[in-house]
Amino acid sequence: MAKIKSSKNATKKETIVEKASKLFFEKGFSASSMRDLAERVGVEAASLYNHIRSKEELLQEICFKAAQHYTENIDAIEREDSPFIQKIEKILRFHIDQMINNYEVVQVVDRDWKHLSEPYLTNYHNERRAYRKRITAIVEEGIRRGEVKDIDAPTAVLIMLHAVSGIESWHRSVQKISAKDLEENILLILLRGLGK
Amino acid sequence: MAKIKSSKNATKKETIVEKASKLFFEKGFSASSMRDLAERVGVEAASLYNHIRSKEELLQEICFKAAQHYTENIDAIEREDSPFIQKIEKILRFHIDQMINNYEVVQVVDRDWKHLSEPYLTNYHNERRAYRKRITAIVEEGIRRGEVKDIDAPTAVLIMLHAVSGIESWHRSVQKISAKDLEENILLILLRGLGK
DNA sequence: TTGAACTCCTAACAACCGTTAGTTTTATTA
DNA sequence: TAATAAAACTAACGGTTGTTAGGAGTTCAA
Repeated sequence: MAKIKSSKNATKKETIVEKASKLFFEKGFSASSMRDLAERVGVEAASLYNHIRSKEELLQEICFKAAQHYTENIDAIEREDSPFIQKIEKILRFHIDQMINNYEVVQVVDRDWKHLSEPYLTNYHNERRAYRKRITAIVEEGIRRGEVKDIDAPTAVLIMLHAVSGIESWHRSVQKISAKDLEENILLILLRGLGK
Repeated sequence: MAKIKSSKNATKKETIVEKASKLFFEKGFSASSMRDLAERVGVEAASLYNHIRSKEELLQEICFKAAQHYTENIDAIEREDSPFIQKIEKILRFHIDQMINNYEVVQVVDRDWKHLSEPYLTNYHNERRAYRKRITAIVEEGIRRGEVKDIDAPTAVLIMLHAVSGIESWHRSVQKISAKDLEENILLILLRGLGK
């Protein structure tokens, strides 16, 4: 009999969520079927329901776990007592790191969170907005203290957050620079600009 | 009898493609059904097939028309004899303009082009890569001439292209700055950086 | 005024969807 | 080893999917 092999000491549910992240990343949430997923897990579709409640629960799991991860990071950064430009740099470095090492999840969340149903949809949407607001506050404080250029803070935030999502292309590129170089280049561009 | 009303002098097919762009933008290609689309067009689903060949043809239409638009723009910019930092600025301004005024199409293309089937998928993928390569060449020439900071050009390009896609959030935001201010802020950040 | 070309309609197809029911096999524990 | 729980299986459900067939109403040129 086929048995779900849980590598390491991961729960079978965790294994399913992990495979789902990869599948959703490749095909998108709506275009991924439970039979697709079951095949990758090595099991019949119906068997998945011994471990999860629904397809959407997988998406919820993915979205809210990622959100928690980001929230914990900004919690720590807010607590820090360092120059605000350095806080911004740390936020960027975290986003870049996530995009390099956890990009499947990040991309699924960014692309497919809209397929959550209520009340999760509203819930997630609020969390997202709150997160952006916290970053905006940091940028604004940086401007007030003269550490950051006098720009529209919300615009700066949306650029920061979206710029790093370009790393997706980096993953696919053939001759790619090292992750470290990538990180430094992105920071250089965002903090110092393209022009000389 | 219900009749497809083609406003202005648009073909009925063009009307359908336009409605499809909006629908795909809202729900994603895979989650959009032909019955959804038919309802928005004001017609039964089967009737759509008097004007189009398949659901995917709609996506093809949307993707390749957009690609052509971008290609024409960079054709013109390459022909220009101006400083390379200015060429980069013009590319950015074009992308920003598209994202502000044609964002539904742009977002659909960016998110759903992977749902094209062969040979369109490979075709589109190549066009996309070629387009990025042309921008990279401009950035590299800018670096060589000392107009642009000495950065990894492909990294710069992926940041440029993705940063502007953050404008999506701007559309949804409540108290938004003017489109002109948005454009100037984005250019300021990308060309001069966040830091002071 | 006839006939061809269009474009709409209803009805239906086969395939696939997420999910449930009921059963059998495997793993755990006593 | 026997009893119980966990997790797999097969089969099928009701619904939706993209698309086609065939017919009826409309438009327009001859």
